[in-house]
Amino acid sequence: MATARSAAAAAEKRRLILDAAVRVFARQGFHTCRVSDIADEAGVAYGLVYHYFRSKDEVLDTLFLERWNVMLDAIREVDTQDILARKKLEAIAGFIVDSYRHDPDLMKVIIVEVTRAANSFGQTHLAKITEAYNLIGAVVEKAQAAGEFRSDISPQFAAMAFYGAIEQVLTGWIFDSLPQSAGGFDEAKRLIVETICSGLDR
Amino acid sequence: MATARSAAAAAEKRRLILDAAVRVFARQGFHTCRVSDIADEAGVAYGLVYHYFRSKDEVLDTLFLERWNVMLDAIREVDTQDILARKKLEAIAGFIVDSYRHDPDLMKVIIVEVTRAANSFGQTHLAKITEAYNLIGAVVEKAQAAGEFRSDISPQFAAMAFYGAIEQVLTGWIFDSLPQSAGGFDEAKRLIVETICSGLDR
DNA sequence: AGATCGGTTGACTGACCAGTCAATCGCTAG
DNA sequence: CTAGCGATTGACTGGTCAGTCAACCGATCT
Repeated sequence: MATARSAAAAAEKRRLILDAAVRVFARQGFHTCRVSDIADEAGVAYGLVYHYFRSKDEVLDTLFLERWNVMLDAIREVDTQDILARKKLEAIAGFIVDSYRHDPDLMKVIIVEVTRAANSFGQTHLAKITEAYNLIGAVVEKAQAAGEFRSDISPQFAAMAFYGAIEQVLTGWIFDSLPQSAGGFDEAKRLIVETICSGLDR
Repeated sequence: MATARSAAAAAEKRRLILDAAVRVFARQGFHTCRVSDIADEAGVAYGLVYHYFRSKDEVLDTLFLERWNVMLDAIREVDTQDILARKKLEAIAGFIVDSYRHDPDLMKVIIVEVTRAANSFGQTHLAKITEAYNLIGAVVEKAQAAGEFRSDISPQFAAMAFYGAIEQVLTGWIFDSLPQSAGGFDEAKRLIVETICSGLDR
């Protein structure tokens, strides 16, 4: 039987297509690229994309869900730790910034084509996206109950401000509105958390 | 001569099409809607859209630029005033939130189809969008020089955090991830500025 | 009344592209 | 060696839609 070997080979081919799709989506955008662009980039025939995926949409869905679920797990894991909320937010911001550092193309695709494109794809994944806000909101809420954070700012709101700040910074990097200086990644984590937790006031 | 009358009538027709386009783009999204949807919504023939606009893109461009320029002017005007930076940020956040309150469909279109869709349209308007960040950054920079804001957070960064927080809140409202409670608009302005200026720490 | 001209109409065209499918390839087992 | 089967190929189809254009309308002027 060739099942074991085939399964591994099949997974590899699937991954090959997914990785090619990331590069193509990042370069040309989901709407603007053709399925043949993905096939060409992966070095496979057009039809093979449809052997591994039901549709062009499913390719993007897969990329998004793979990464987003990893992030949700990471946030949940952080929240189980017995540390200050500020440290938790640092860890979350750090995870997201590191995701970008590790694979900027993938993060660009997720942010530009899914998270920030709530009309088309975001709608499908709205629940998943909202889950992230809720997890962050829960971190804030507990910190308020524990007296670490002030209680006159709704946790949902704080979560939006925090996540929004991160996403805007990534978007700035993605489109070169914000310089990506060397060592800027660690600096970025610090600045985001510092701003949200301590504020701009002197 | 019918020039004066025609000019007024023409401007009215053009506006009719623009307003219809806002509703259609907000409801169906720019990519998903057809030009005939806009014509139908406006109650005019398909071809007339092309009498007033060179392309479907130009309709969206026009909507974006019209509103964005008003906002840039508003920010510039605010910055000329001799008030605390916190008050300036309040005025800016207020202006944006009020824009949403006044015409949620238009703001939805601008945010979802242009600002957050930096791949397709954003690219064209990147300079205009970046201008907003820069104006906000200038407000922060001056406040740092005056000693009102701390100086260890780069103004560009602070601007991204501030604008990102606002946009995320609007996006939350647009897609019902964030409840739009009554009186929530004024509350929102306060919370955004309070969070960014004073932080979540107790 | 007739001429003129710009606003208005909507059928049509050309291009594009997601998804299908029948044919082919090449690996594995018997 | 050969049969069988799943992986792989890429030409093709059907439908969609942005943008064009020739004809039409009706207001204004002479």
